[in-house]
Amino acid sequence: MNLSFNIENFINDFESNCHKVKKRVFSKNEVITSYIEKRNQFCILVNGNADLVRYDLNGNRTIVEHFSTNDIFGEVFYTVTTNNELLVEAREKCEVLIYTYDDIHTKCRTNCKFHQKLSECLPELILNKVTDLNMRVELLTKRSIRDKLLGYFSLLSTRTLSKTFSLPFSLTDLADYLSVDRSAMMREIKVLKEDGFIEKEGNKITLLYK
Amino acid sequence: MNLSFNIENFINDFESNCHKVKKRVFSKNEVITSYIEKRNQFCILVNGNADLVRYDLNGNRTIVEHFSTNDIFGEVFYTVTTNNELLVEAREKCEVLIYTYDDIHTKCRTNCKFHQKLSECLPELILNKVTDLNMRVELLTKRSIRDKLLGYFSLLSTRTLSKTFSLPFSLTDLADYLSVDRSAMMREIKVLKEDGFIEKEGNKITLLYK
DNA sequence: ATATTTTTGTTGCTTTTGCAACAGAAAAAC
DNA sequence: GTTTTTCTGTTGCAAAAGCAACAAAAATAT
Repeated sequence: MNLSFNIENFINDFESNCHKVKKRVFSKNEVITSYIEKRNQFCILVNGNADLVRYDLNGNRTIVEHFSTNDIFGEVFYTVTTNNELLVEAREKCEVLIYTYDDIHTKCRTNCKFHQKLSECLPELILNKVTDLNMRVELLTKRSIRDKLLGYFSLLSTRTLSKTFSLPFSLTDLADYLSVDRSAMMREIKVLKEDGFIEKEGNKITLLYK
Repeated sequence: MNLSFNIENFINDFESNCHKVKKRVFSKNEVITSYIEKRNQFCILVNGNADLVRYDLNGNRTIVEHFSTNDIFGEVFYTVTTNNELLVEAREKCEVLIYTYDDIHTKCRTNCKFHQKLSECLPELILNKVTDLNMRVELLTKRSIRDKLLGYFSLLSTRTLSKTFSLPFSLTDLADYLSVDRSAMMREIKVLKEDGFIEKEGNKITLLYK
């Protein structure tokens, strides 16, 4: 993610200077925020892991996005409608900076160091988010469960620079992330093992093809 | 899309000042660019309509993104791998600004007006792209063809502020955009008509539910 | 104006995916 | 350390989606 800024400095800067940013700590399974129209919240995950989840009318749960350290989220990135209830849930202890986006241009012309730094780094932070979202779209447009799994595994393999890697999700969550039925996904994982595409031990996957 | 900058000024500014940005015109069906690792191309669609398409090994075509006036694209937003051939194809005559992103910070400290303007507006342009991508993810995570269609129609209805709207795609392209089989999609449209959810006349759709 | 290509609409059949239900393993809570 | 909850793994059956193929309509090219 080679970001050219250090988020730790962020925290020190804003604590002495800025009253518009709040730092909050959330424990596992807590709801960090829910997306509400026109509030324009903008959040930075300083550390931890969290998911943006949606529950639809059929009771399906979807993990819309998965966030880890330095990821940004909030309704400022989302066209909120009444059809979708969106919650950001902490998967483990999370430290979060919460800010109201309002108008980045006017905010950043105050003398506050935090906003100076933010406006400087925002393009890079958002660019990072865009590439994440594009990879997500790429995965979701795959036509079969098999291709989604292989695509996701290959992504993790590339990221970790290794043929063996552990899943950052439980299998239940992975199904919700790939937007498929869990039992159908389990069946497909079994077939992938039988066909010699992958090996699986606990939550560790090894790719057997080059 | 209420952007606080005018892209027309962009064009005038850079033509007199900047040698690093090229403006090019493409005719219908021309390939505007293909995504190639490490080239870091960044493009602004000044006007026209274009699609980012992927052809997979099974011969499936996917419309990954659809671009219209003021949308931005290029491999700077994409983690390009050898598994995916990605082309941006003009749907109609398109005017495009093509720029190499390289390092936005150093570029923008020259005296070139274009880069000043660009760095100023970039967060807003990208933010717009992020909300588009999030809507796309929302659509793609719907579990059935029916829900994808209804979700997409509802989106168009919201955008046009009307229950009746025309599709910006042919039905063939719509299937590639929703990432589903065309004949299955046609069947589902028929069912939606029979069930009284929609009306369809040519490429105009009317939503019959509130 | 006519020929060619693309798009729309449809259908029968096959394959994939989803649903429901359950048992054992693992993890978390008490 | 025992209980409770969540997660994994599996299966039979039902429903949905994909595939192939074709004809008619519409759009585009010549």
